[in-house]
Amino acid sequence: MKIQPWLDEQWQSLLTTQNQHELLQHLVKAAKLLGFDHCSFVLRAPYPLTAPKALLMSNYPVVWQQNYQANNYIYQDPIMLHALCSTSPLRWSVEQFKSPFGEEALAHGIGYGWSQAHYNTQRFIGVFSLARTLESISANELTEKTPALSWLTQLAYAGFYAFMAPKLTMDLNIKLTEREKEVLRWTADGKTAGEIADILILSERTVHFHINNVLTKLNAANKTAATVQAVVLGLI
Amino acid sequence: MKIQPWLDEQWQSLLTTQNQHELLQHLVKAAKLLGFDHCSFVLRAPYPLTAPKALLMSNYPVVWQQNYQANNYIYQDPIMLHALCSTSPLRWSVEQFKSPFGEEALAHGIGYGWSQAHYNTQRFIGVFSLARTLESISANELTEKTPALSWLTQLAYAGFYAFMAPKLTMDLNIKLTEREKEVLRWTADGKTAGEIADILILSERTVHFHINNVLTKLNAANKTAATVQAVVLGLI
DNA sequence: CTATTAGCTGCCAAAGTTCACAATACGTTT
DNA sequence: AAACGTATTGTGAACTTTGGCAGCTAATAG
Repeated sequence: MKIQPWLDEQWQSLLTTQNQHELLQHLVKAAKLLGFDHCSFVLRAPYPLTAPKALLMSNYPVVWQQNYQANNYIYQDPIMLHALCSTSPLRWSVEQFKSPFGEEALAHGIGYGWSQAHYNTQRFIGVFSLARTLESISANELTEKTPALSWLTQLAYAGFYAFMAPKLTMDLNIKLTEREKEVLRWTADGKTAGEIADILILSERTVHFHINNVLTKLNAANKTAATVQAVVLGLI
Repeated sequence: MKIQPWLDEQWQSLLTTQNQHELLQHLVKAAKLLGFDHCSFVLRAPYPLTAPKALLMSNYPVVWQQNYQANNYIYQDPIMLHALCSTSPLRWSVEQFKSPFGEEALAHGIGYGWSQAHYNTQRFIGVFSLARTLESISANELTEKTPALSWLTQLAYAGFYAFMAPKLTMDLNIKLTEREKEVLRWTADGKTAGEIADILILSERTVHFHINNVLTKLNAANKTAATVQAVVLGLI
């Protein structure tokens, strides 16, 4: 069991990688040491809710990567669907995936794998996967490697998030004032401007003023969008 | 390094625990094996935003637990503040915490520790901590134990969440229809009823009707509260 | 001292939401 | 066949939000 040495090494690597491609190479190396040919990382933005953006990094065959993008497989991939609701590790074999998606994956050498999701307060969902062609993952292998894989997921998340998140959201440098946050929190809890005015001992006009400033800062069409955005981005 | 055996054991224990107290006992045992006297888990609900509820489980001295609750230390505890914005593991020593909080903690035998946060899609924040009185945590110890601790955090989260979440939120059995979710997602993205009517090819009245049903189901005062609640609870 | 930023307030009109009162249709379960 | 849940649509009155106008105080950084 030579898990420990490369974990140390991985951490060091992570801290020194300059870009996402370098990071991927490090993770691929780690995957090989753990007995997997492929590794992938998907980062999915929380917003907009009707069509969340996502970015994909992997050493899967290029054709498969293009297929995946072109067919919007991200919305039917069972691994992604699991990742959307749970951070528990998932051991999978594509045989279980009946649809064309599964057959195509198999055709590109993706047979068995292990995936885990990780979230942050900004609701960015990261999914880290390890995959190989032939050998299925035994219960023993799972128990032995899970803590390492799980930790690796977090390392990958931390690294990729830093590189990829700025590309998925244009407005990470938005700062709300304390008063704006306060007003917005009450708004999120369903209070009207008049009620917030009473709570904070302000005029209704002032409450409208603060909300309006938030709308401008977040470039939101209305209170509801602004509030959801602020919640989702962890601004309040 | 006898980390592996108890990890297997822990997983088994987790699956068979009947309540949160039993689970805590298992985690305390694990903590002792890893060289820590105390362990604690805090679960913090995402809603309402203006005063989120939280539950605490630990084997800290009862007096300290009561102090913590009575003084609302959860809102100034540096560990919690870190947990609110990051899932990266935190190694701490209470010497760093200057305030009365730190002194009191020290007085109750809490000297050095390690904490990590974990989130889920429902935005429940879980913070798992290990603590001991005297010996600080060396860099070596950290690197050696971090994967295990990190995995333990996830196990603790999965277990405690199942037991504690129902106590923090009264409405986990709310089900929205597909149409309601669809309308609500567009609402969250800032569309007005009229715009949604155009998008989904409905009359404006129908959009109002669906939104109204959601307001009733979620017992929300208005669209904004309902949407935020739905987002926060992962309903859409 | 001046510029900037945060916070506060007023008015008014147009647009949007909430809440009453409804009715009709379709498919599934009982 | 009746009951239920889901989806659709209507009207009108009362309330809330949004967007334009403009002006005030207090703190603080250059």
